[in-house]
Amino acid sequence: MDKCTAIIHPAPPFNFALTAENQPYFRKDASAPDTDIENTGAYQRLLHLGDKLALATARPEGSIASPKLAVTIEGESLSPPEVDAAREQVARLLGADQDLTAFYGAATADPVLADLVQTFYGMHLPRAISVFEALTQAILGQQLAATVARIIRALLIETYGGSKTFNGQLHYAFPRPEAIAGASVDDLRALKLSRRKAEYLQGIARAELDTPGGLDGLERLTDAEAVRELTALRGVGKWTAQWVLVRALGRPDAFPVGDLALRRIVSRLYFGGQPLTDEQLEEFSHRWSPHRSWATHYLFAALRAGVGE
DNA sequence: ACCCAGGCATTGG
DNA sequence: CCAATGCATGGG
Repeated sequence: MDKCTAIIHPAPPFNFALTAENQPYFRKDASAPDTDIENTGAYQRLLHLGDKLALATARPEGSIASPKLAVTIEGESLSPPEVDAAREQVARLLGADQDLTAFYGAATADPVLADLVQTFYGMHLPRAISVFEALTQAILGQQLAATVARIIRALLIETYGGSKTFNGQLHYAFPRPEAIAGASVDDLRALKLSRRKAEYLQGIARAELDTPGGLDGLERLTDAEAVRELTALRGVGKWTAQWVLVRALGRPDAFPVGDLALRRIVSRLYFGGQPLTDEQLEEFSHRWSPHRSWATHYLFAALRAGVGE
């Protein structure tokens, strides 16, 4: 068993805890929360490196203004290119290369955002490993309470994700599309998924496998083109497409119109609680362009923290 | 007991 | 165009 280390230099400012708590990882512990940064002080994920599984552990060093991540990669006979690939995946998962300064500059003109930037200073926007992973996670979470979604996701990952034990702790990787496509709808229904969602997941897995180069090829398209391709998939509407633009493709100006929670928090923080329609919210959102993904991310953080309640 | 929670496609008025 | 429906679970 090899153990290698690498260093990542995130673009400052970078607050590790605020960033990593938005990125789930998968361990064998049914009741475990998505992350437990506060206990371990580290972000961990089991990664696919070709056919191998490797555990990546990222620990913060330095400060918010001068950040460093110490990344440990554990696995069987790892080659230097594999270690490098793992390091790149961790950097992507934690949004290490994102430069917040343009957004922070624009936020000074918006009192609400200016406040949130202070509160969540250095919070980057975690990215999914792939479009396939982001889509699958989005479908799983649609309409469900967060706790229910977590149970179902844990079942999916424990059933179809690769796993490996490190230091007595069993870790899971996110399932590959082959595993989902190879399951029957009834197999998936056993994981408490509805028939419809089971069908959606299979369709997405097949699209990932059947598209030359995979769905990550959407990287090359404009926002509007990518939305068109994504919404052509069954189970993927406008909301999910925007979500994927943010969480997988890293686009800075996506906006999930139709998000109930977002509508509520904007109504609370900007309109004194007066209800908004989707049309009003869409129009209002342009004040944040071209940083709407970032504005949304910080508003959701406010929502989770109970700001304005 | 009941209602809701960060949707979506489908179906029926 | 609008409303109901299925998918599951805990908390208010």
